[in-house]
Amino acid sequence: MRPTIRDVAAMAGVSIKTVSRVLNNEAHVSKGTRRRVQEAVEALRFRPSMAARALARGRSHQVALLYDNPSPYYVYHAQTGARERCRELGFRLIFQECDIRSSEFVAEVRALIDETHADGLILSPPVTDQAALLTELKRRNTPFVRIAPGNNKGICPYTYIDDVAAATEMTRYLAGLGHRRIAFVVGHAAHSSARDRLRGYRKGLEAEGLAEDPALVRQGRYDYESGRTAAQELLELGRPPTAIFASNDDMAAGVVSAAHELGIRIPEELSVAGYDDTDMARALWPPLTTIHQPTRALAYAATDLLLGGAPPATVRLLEHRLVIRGSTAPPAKR
Amino acid sequence: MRPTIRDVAAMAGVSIKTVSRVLNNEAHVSKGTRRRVQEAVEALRFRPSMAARALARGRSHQVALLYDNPSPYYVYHAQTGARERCRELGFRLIFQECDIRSSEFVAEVRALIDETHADGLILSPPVTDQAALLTELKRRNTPFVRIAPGNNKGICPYTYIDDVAAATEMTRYLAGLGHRRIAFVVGHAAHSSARDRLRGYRKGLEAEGLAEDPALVRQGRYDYESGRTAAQELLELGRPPTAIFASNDDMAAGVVSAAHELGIRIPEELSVAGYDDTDMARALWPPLTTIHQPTRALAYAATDLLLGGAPPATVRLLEHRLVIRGSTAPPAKR
DNA sequence: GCCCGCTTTGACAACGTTATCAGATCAGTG
DNA sequence: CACTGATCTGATAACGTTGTCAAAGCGGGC
Repeated sequence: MRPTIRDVAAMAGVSIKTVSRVLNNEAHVSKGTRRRVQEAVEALRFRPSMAARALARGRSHQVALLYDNPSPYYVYHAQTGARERCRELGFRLIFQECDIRSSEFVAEVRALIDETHADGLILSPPVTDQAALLTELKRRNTPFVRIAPGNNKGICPYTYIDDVAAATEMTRYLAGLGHRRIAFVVGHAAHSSARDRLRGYRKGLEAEGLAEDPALVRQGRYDYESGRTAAQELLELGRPPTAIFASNDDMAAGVVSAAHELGIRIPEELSVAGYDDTDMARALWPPLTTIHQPTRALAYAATDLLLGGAPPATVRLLEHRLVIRGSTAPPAKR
Repeated sequence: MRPTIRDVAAMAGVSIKTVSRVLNNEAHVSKGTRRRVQEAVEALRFRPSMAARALARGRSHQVALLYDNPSPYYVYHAQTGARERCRELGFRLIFQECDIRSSEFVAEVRALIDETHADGLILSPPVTDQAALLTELKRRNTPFVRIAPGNNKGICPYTYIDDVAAATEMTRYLAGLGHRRIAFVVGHAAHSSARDRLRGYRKGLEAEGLAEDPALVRQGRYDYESGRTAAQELLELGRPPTAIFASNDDMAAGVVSAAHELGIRIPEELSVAGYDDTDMARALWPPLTTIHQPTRALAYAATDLLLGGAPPATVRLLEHRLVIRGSTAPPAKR
């Protein structure tokens, strides 16, 4: 039997309102009373009903994290970070998948908010860039924050890493090893990070005085298969690249497979770089040189901004890190 | 402004009770009235408050999935399966991490139930085998189901795959290729699956008339590092194995790395098998021979049992599948 | 025309909290 | 010894739904 606040009140010999005061740490409760109530709470193992609370105060002490991302790794870590900050602040996290391509997308999010009384939203890529949703949230005055937005910045607080700088860094690192023909596999078009990473690649080439060869830039979809296909095409070129920079680790794994399959040794004959530093980067052979993206910290910080009531202009830039492992080396001499 | 049931009632010209009837699809509402109410609901985009519902009926229409598993892949798929069945049945899923080693473990779960009014629980490994929790849930009369339990079966419905049979199958497959020295890397001790898979390995050896060599059985922890360490030790033996069966894919990835590092070719000089068929199994080179475990379906079916009110003795056995890829081959002739 | 039972409807009290406001208690002050 | 203001406490009304129960409407059989 679930104990209620009435049971606590009865046991402590006070009114339910006084119990409520103790639970919410309000002032104006005498020391003795507070102690008696706390003892009763302990004894009965009483836990207030979130439903009743949500109804009584306007706010539910719940926030929702929205995602539409097929990567278990990304989703898991984003969730963990958001959940952690929620727990610290006494909030509960609603972890909600959605479908940005559905015609009902905005309606479904609206339904979620109304049903759950969510106090705020955290948008992860690619949900973070759905203009229709942003408009609706503004209109409703629902607080929200975004992780790694690509457009409409400035309408709400957000966290991000500098994808352009990171991709530039990786490209220059490869060039610095001596590579002159560096290929690039672009990510999924729905993600703004795909554009930024491509831009970083181009800036890197330029900084190193290398001309971009359009044949070396392939469209991918941030998944294993598309990376593999891109690599197969690249490696069959008359003048194949000596390095392939895949703009996430899943695609890099595809590149590695394609190379192995063709009997091309990594890193001796081909350098491969990834991006994200997922579990897979360490598990592959050779372990992948990649950009470490602090997914968990991004979500943690975003949640912090949301619950801290940060003003719209607040921005938090987190550090990325170039992680050099065994999949990259200077090109073979000819 | 969130519309309430009163607004709908006013617009449709009926009482709030009648609106409630329409929302809950109760009988005894005339056709015309029902239509008018539905139109008002549409027009106002009304969504009933789950909090108010939970309070008014006894049940919250929420169930919680408990996990304490460091594998993003497993967690992601379990979640997806449970969420899918929940959505189909109009339930919401509370996805809750917990810490089975905490002294407050049971208290925290109890708190969760009381706070959220959760109607039931789904326990995934290794939470599924926490005897103290099972006792408490029984005592409280909270409905629950388990995924892949290893003990106390029969106290609640559960779903599982036959780990013993699957591991036997893999072992016999390797023996069938001609391997005589087949090593095994055991999983984490907190998981009953680790024991079952070891048992299956032994049954497989026996069925093939092979004696178990204790030097070929290594303890792991279901993670990359422990697989790698185990493989390093195994491959330095005077008479190394010609095949290594790691009892999950993460450990198998570690085995693959260790072999590559020592310049041992897979599958020519060493066969490697995994278990689970995670994304990683396909992404590795060579792609991993493994056992496909239908994690998503296990969670889906478990949720179905919970919400369908299945009697305690109900059990659902799902199919595993031996997936043969490039990491296994007959041993090299000497 | 009347009664019976079934369908349809609504008033009102829950559910478990918090918010509002007023009352009670208690020092300290003139 | 009142008087004042601060501190403490509790009755009661919300919050947005559903459950209970009674009443009104309606068609059919005698």
